[in-house]
Amino acid sequence: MQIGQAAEATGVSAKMIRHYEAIGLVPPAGRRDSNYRDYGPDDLHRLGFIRRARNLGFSIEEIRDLLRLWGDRSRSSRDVKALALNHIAELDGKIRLLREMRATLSALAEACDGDHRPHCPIIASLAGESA
Amino acid sequence: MQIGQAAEATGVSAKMIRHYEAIGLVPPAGRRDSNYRDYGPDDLHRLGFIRRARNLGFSIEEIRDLLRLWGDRSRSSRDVKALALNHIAELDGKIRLLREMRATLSALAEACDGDHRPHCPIIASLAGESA
DNA sequence: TCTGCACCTTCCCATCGTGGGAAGGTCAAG
DNA sequence: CTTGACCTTCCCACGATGGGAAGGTGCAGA
Repeated sequence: MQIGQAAEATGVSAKMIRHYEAIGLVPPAGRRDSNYRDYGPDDLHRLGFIRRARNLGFSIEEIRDLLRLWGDRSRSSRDVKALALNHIAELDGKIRLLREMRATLSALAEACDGDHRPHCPIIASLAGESA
Repeated sequence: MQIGQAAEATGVSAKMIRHYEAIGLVPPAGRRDSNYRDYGPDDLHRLGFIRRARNLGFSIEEIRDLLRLWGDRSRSSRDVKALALNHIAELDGKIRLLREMRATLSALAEACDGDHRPHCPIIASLAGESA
């Protein structure tokens, strides 16, 4: 199976598959005589794993660890869970930041008339006016 | 006032001040005989505006629009509010995505024993096992 | 006056994940 | 034998930020 089909099948773009190979996240794909990369079921499985982990927001380095654990028969689920809880904490941090931004901005927008006049608490606040 | 003091005073790093100048977000700073950049109160005010907008998550391009509106005496607060509401929608989108990730991952982590054994629903889910 | 230190200058490179596109090779169908 | 769809490698871009090199400036103290 060539790279385009593997991309289609896994939802990972051909560009990214090559990239993941370049950074060692997936092993170098086998090659045909044409020098085209050749993918088998195991490769697709691994790419699907990566895509699902990306969809959960894991970074490439976190995924590297997850892949190592996936292939480690003597892993302990404790290690996996620790990785997951750590990532949840990262997500919580991002969510909190965004919610704070949203709350502040939303309060300013509420106070803004939104009419034809120039007066605007949003601009005033950004300009550093204490009001 | 030279760039380091302006950075200190506004909370925008000297690196970023030069960058903002390079991309035209702030006008080219005046120069002393030494070729050092020289900042006055208006410059500091503008940099503070930018920092506060960044803290609310506005992108550089959005800030470009905000700065234009700030300096436009004939602006309508409607335009500012529209920009803010649009940004709030962007924030909501990001928050929703992160919350979905968190919910999924959190459910998986709940189901994971976190002990010395290898069995782990987190890994199983990433591996595409339907469970 | 000389020296050292803290600051400034420009320039290039790195991050992270992803995409765009050029220049060229391969293969199957018409 | 041409056309078109695929593949290859290589370089560049984004957005926002930082690191660091190589060299100039300015001031304080010996």
